Amino acid sequence: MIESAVGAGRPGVAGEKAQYRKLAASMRLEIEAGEFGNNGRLPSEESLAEQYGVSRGTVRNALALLRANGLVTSRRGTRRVVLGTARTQSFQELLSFTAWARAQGEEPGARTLHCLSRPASAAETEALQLDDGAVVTEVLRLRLLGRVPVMLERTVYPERTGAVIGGLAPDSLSHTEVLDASGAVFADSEHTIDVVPADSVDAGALGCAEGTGLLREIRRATDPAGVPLLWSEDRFLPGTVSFSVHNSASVSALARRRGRP
Amino acid sequence: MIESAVGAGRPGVAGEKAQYRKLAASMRLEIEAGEFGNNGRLPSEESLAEQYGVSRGTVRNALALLRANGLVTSRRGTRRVVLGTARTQSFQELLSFTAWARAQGEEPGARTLHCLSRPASAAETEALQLDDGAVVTEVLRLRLLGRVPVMLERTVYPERTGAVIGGLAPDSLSHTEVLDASGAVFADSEHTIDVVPADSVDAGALGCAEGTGLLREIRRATDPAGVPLLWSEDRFLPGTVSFSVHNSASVSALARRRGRP
DNA sequence: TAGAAAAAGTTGGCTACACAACTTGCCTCC
DNA sequence: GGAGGCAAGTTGTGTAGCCAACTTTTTCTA
Repeated sequence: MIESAVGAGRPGVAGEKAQYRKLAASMRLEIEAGEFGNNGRLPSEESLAEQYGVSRGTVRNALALLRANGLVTSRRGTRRVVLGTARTQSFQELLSFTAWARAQGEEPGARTLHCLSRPASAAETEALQLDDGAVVTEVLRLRLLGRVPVMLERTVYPERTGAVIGGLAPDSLSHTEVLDASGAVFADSEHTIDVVPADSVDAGALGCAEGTGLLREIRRATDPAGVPLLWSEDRFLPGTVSFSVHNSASVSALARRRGRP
Repeated sequence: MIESAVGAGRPGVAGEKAQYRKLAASMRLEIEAGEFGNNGRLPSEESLAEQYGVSRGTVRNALALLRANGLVTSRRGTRRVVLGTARTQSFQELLSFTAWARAQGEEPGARTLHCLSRPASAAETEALQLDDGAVVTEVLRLRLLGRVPVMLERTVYPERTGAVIGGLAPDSLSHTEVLDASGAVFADSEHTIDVVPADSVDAGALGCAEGTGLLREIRRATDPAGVPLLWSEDRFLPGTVSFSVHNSASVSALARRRGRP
């Protein structure tokens, strides 16, 4: 076997990732650099395997990743076609406003409007899988890009994570990063997106008229064992962000739902 | 090898699907029936393989599907955990308003406001990968649930598919189904979601005030070779639909974007 | 020359095995 | 009782090979 350009199977070196992940990252760069042209064709799995010194199975794993991210098609009988250079974001960037803003080259900001502990409502008990009578921490924060208010974030943490958040400075930026550092592991998240009219609190904080249509994102994140870590309702001013999803016939992640969640 | 309950490897029988798809469908039913309980644990891959008479690889393929749909977690060292009974939709339901409405038990409706052929704009030439000076078909339709207007759909088809659509009755329902029947194959789609204020056309058609925040979905669908089949901008009345996405740390399909697309 | 048939090339799907990395529970030892 | 370590169980990653299904190219034939 040939030692490959992406650093075959040496743990502890170069990011500690699996080979197929490194291969996927490497191929992503080539694709984004236009190596195969837009709408061009990828080399065959077999030749890629030989080129990188891995087995066809590993190449297929890597390509499945790129496929799920919408970079390439795949279809029996013919070579893979480059779909576009849709740069996808890391999972982290999706969960953390701060991480996302930085990746965009913007200065993220946060102003905590309030932060309190209280008994969980029935809905929260359900969503966070809490025991009856459990206590949650509710945080209301205004998020900024530069000095411009963009989003109002209402997050509910279960007691365990809430304790970590409760002790932070009111202008501290990323709660997600703090939780990450404290050992919490984010593994899955569910997002629901719709429009709601701004209420008086939204209007006051975001500086818009009451009734303005805000883009609402409800997110719920869980750890690898399926235990809910947070539940959040974020309301964005119109025109500040959009969400985009890639879907393929083999795997469909996006769903359209009736009415309000 | 034992002949399995899901119909092992006999093409032409029972839906013509791959084994791992049938297995996934079968397990989805079990999960949704609460066979393993909510937050319960799945049997090990090995025991599933034995139970269904397939190899572990096939079981892993099936579980990867369920994982991508957010039904189960997975994590090295411990059994898979049931996340929830998140019923996902077929790819078809996401592309076709008609199919989606029917699956919700609602009566879909459509009223064509106009349908015309014209030269493509620069943006459309880019999005649909057309040659300069190509002709597109633009269709503006009001979509209903029951008798209630819900969405205004502005779709642009390239010449080839547009020809099929142009010859339809103004009240015909699903353009997607017609295209499907005419041999077009939808394989991938890209969706962007944000909010826009209703303009005078929107307000008139949907019966809302001008400036009302509408949920906008921009979709672009391609065939297996990556050739664009349609480009559409749909504007939903607030409160009528929401979109939901599942993401996991291993594969993330959703992205947050800056400003308008 | 045009159309049909054959051949070659490519991805999808499945099996089998091996080892690595991680979690969990049990057992021992202090 | 508690802490630590050990062993078993489980999923992740990688390899190798086989055939099926499908597309594209080439070749043959009328």
